Amino acid sequence: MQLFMKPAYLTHLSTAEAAIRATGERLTQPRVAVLACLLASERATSHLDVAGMLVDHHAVDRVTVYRVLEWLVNQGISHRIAGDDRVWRFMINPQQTSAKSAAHGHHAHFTCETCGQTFCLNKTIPKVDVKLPKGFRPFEIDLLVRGCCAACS
Amino acid sequence: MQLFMKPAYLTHLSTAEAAIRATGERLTQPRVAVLACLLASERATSHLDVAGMLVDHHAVDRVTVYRVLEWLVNQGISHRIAGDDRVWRFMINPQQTSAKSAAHGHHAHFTCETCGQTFCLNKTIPKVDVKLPKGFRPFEIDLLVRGCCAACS
DNA sequence: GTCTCCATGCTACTCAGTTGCAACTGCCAC
DNA sequence: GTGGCAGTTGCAACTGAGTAGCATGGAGAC
Ligand SMILES: [Mn+2]
Ligand SMILES: [Mn+2]
Ligand SMILES: [Zn+2]
Ligand SMILES: [Zn+2]
Repeated sequence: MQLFMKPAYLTHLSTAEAAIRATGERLTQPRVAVLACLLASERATSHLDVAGMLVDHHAVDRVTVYRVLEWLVNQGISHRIAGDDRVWRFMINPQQTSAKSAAHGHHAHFTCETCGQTFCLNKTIPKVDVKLPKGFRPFEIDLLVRGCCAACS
Repeated sequence: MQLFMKPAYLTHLSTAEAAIRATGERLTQPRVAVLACLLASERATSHLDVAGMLVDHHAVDRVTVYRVLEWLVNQGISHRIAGDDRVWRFMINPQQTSAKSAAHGHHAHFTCETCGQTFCLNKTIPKVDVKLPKGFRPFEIDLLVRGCCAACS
């Protein structure tokens, strides 16, 4: 009889391994473990969250966590969002069906002002048209909804 | 004949002074000077920008700049936006006609990916409706357009 | 099994923002 | 005007996220 529950990310290790193999890049323990953490998270996850999740079974140096998270972004596997607390948080990209260069479809984010958690809103953004001053060319639009999440309501 | 141009913020000192008097709070040199800097800026301004602008004629300790900028936000005179470089930038609120508690009307921002500058888009945001999961309640929406500004095009 | 190159771990660093505290000053009462 | 006090400033020390340099280690090619 064990005293502590197994961490949830363990069930995602094989999925993570497959996704990393698919990139053609090197398969390493930290990459698998960090990606499994993101796969196990419903919400945006900081480097510190990841390091904390892994400390018991797959301890990884904090600098490596930073580097792996950045690598996952560059591979098109995850994306990062800046929070009001100056911390980057990371999430798996929604539909990896397309090629990695296709970037993940624009999607909005939701931040709960009560608990501070951030979620992806997986629906594609309804086309917003903002009037820009003369000479300004838009590339893409970030949309962040602030409010109160289901758990905090 | 003078060698250096007078800094632009000097012409805004009296406007700044009036705005601070209007709050009913204490009128101090750093508050007037920092607010004058924001009044003189078309674009989002970091605490370091402000400190740099003031160094010659109204040198202010950097911690005071931080505190005054935060105070201006609390007074409803300016607002702050987080950049991708983890730096807060500040701007005067557009229409101060209403009471300070009315918060400044929602407006979108534009960040130039080339020069890194951020501008307010003063038109009110066209009503966006995003589908939220059950139980999520929205308060407000932040909208950030990424692109290339007129000067960089 | 060996070799090579890339990834990891570790230490030391940068940089934005914060905290604690003593000294100062705006402002009100008199 | 002068005094007193609370709010504000300046300074120094600190925090916490993220980065850089470099020696060691392991993944994958052969
Ligand atoms: Mn997202
Ligand atoms: Mn703005
Ligand atoms: Zn919440
Ligand atoms: Zn530009």
